[in-house]
Amino acid sequence: MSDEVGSEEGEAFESLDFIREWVRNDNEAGTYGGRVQTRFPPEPNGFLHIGHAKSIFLNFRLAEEHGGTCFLRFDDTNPETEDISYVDAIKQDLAWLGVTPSGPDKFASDYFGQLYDWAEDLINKGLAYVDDQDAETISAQRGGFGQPGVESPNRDRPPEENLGLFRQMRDGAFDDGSMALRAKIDMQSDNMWLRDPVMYRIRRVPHHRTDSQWILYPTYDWAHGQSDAIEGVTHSVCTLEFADHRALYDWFLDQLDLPSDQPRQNEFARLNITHTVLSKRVLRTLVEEGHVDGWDDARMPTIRGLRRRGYPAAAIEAFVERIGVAKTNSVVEVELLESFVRTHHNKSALRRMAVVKPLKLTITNWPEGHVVMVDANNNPEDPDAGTRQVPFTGELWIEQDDFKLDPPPKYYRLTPGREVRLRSAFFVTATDAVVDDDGNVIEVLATYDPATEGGSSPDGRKVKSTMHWVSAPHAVDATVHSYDRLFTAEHPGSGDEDRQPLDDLNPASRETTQAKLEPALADVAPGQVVQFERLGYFAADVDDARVFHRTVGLRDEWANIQKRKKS
RNA sequence: UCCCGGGUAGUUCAGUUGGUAGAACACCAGACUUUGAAUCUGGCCGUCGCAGGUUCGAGUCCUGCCCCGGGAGCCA
Repeated sequence: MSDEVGSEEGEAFESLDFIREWVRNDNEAGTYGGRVQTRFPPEPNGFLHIGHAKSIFLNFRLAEEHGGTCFLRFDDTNPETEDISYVDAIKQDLAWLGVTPSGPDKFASDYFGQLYDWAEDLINKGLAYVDDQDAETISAQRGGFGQPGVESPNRDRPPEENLGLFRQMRDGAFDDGSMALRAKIDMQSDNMWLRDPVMYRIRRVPHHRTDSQWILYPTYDWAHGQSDAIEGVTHSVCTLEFADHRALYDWFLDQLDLPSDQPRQNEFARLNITHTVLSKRVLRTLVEEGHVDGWDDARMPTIRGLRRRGYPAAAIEAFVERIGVAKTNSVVEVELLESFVRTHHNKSALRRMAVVKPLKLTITNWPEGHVVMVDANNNPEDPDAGTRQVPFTGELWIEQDDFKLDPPPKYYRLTPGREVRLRSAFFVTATDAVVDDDGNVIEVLATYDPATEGGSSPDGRKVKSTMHWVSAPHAVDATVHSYDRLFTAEHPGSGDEDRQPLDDLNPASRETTQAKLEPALADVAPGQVVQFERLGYFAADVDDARVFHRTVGLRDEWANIQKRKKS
């Protein structure tokens, strides 16, 4: 045990990711006097998904590892898309993930006053100017890749005039979009973000926190680094698409009289997962076009969706820690995530029997009306989980897939003449089957061996297969949703130039059946995850415990055998 | 076209001051098994993007090239 811990520590020390190494180096060099402060800065305009979880655990654990602090800050600089409901949802999701901000939540909007004052400072220093050209003109003047921009005719407006105009902008003298405050940097820069970026725009839109106090709203670039500095952030970690903004982040900070050490930005690659889309735009379309039931549909990669699906926060964290953080653009296989979910539930989930696609099995030599209570293990992985009593009768439900009139090769399950074990109960031998007009098996007839009670034969006879079952007179009804990938393609929307992720939507991503459950399953709490033996892990719905979602199936050797045969 | 990032097993990542490549997941096989699960054991897979150069020796250093991702919102 102690050896294991020791080697884990050694390993962790040797394989720090580049972000952790960056922070550690700063610490050793005393850059921030041993202080580490990070932040998770979502814009409250949507729901968190598993991609955010990567950033969340990185930021929060990074701070913890150094005894530092990490705040939740809402980057609420664009009132047009934001809403207070998202603020609440994000806080709930964060709490569910199990991270706790170091103090009260922060909002970029809390700094609108300070940001405004700093903007006036830049104007006075001749480093910012009011441009009364429209957005289209400004964009055109910005130039292109490899072509320099052209300077705005307003670029050399004297500071006093800029200051007057800026105050008038603030006080409502101009129309929305008619004027902007721009930083005066370098229209020739190779970095587009340095070609006099916009700092303020006029928007007469009420803000979810400041209401109509402001009509002037700072852009992301003008707000972000300054918010970091105000809060005392030391290491500002974001995703790769902001790499080009770093020069601007630094430029702004360089011009100001900061209340603390200057924070620095570093970027890592965002998370991509096969058969999954993490684009907010596409996710929104899925919801709006009704391809899923909502943001919290169990097929959604949102935190709320994963929770409904039965993915535990601890497994999500283990997953994001395992994939690590790098600058390499990468696509992780969903199977890796699923394996963490299985590993987690395998240790703790109670084992229960449930028949998801029921087929009637009648034991012809069973004494009429007789009920036997059999003892069944609650979790072979956990000796403390104990056992439970399960009623067994001559009228049972078994899985449709567990009986074949005409079995394929290597099929171990029930078929006429074959004896199998009904888990924890008896050996049974199929004798006959009732078939309907379409050739579908609607009932299996079998005999049982009374000497095999408990599931083993005194003569040492072996069976090839053990199957789950539910006593029909005792069965509890439930609705079970079994899920397949939401997108059939490994990389949705890739391939053809104009192929869209939605083109790869799986029309059969959810199969809903009416299941038969053993009586103990009536006691499952909403949100609880149990293992339906031989089928997988299933989560009782968070709102209705009579509805189950298949979290993830068990590894399925039989399915692999069939798949191999096909190809 | 210009700038910034990347390119190591199927996938994600390690590879310490240069000494001819590792882990996890996936896959395959065996053992065990009252879940075709779990567990245990073993195995497979690499022209370290390409080509040159420096060196006794390069995934690691140098040069050139190729490929992939991001960047021209008054979005974040």
